[in-house]
Amino acid sequence: MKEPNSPDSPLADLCRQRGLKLTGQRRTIAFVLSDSDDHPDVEELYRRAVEVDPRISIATVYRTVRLFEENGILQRRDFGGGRARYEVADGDHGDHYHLIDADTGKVIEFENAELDALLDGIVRQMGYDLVTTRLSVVGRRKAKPRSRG
Amino acid sequence: MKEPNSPDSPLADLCRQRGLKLTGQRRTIAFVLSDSDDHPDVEELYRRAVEVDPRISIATVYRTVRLFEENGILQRRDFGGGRARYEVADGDHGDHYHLIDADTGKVIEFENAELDALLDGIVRQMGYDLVTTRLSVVGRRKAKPRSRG
DNA sequence: TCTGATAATGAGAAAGATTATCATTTGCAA
DNA sequence: TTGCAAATGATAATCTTTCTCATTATCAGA
Repeated sequence: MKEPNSPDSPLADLCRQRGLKLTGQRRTIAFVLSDSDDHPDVEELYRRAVEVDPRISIATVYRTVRLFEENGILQRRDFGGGRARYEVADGDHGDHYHLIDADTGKVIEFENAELDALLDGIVRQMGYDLVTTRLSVVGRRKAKPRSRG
Repeated sequence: MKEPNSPDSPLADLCRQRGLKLTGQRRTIAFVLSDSDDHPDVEELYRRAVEVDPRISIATVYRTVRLFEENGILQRRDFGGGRARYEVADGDHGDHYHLIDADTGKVIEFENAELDALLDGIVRQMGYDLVTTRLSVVGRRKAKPRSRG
């Protein structure tokens, strides 16, 4: 059983800043999210939240994750596999993108300023302001050229 | 009731090329797909297929769409809204991408060679070969600056 | 600190999309 | 034309997510 208490997690603070009622469950979920640097689905978040508060309900995790998304705290991702996955939203700086290993399903994050700018320009030229970018590239590990075989 | 017969649709030919058994239902679905230039979901494909063959089952549409995807004939897309949407896969040339209107949900296709190249380069530099790109940008129509108002 | 209105939660039912089951039918190679 | 493996139709089952509603907790104000 971990310690979600005392100084609130960064996300819990964000939660308060947005004027959301800060319940025990939301504090727990915010803590779990602040503590994660991967892309958990709801089931996985629920598992982690239960470690902190065994009485939390999965319905609450679904609700909270949706609430956080609507408030720009979380971003929903689709990496295939039928369930939504979540990560903490980027700040005002640059977006980040995802490379998915075709064979293992492993998700690798990357940033690229040139890509940011290009996408922004393309969208603008089409008469739109860019709101969100959903980009994931699927790749297959290149066969390592062996050192002479 | 449309005419799916006689000269097979391009997709039906592709189907045969891949060594897939060409049943009446597959011929129908291939025809419907060849005839579509949008991004229908399964429900919509089913509606269109029923126009051609009223006895087709939605289960078959689901099955066929999956089969076609596994064989590189179709691509599955996620534009939000909870259901998968499909379109005929690109050839060997360039991928195409999607701009989604944040307010109307309208999907606008675009191509961009610079983007193709940049993504390819990024992925390569990370040690991978690019398999698929899933890119959709959400944008909001720019307010038209009125001609002096 | 206590109280009450209001909103959040828990548990499970319900909904929506997709896949599996299985008896029947069909495509196609021999 | 025949036979067999594979596909289909109808529907049940599954899986993820949302909804319902009785109970509980938060937080502003007294």
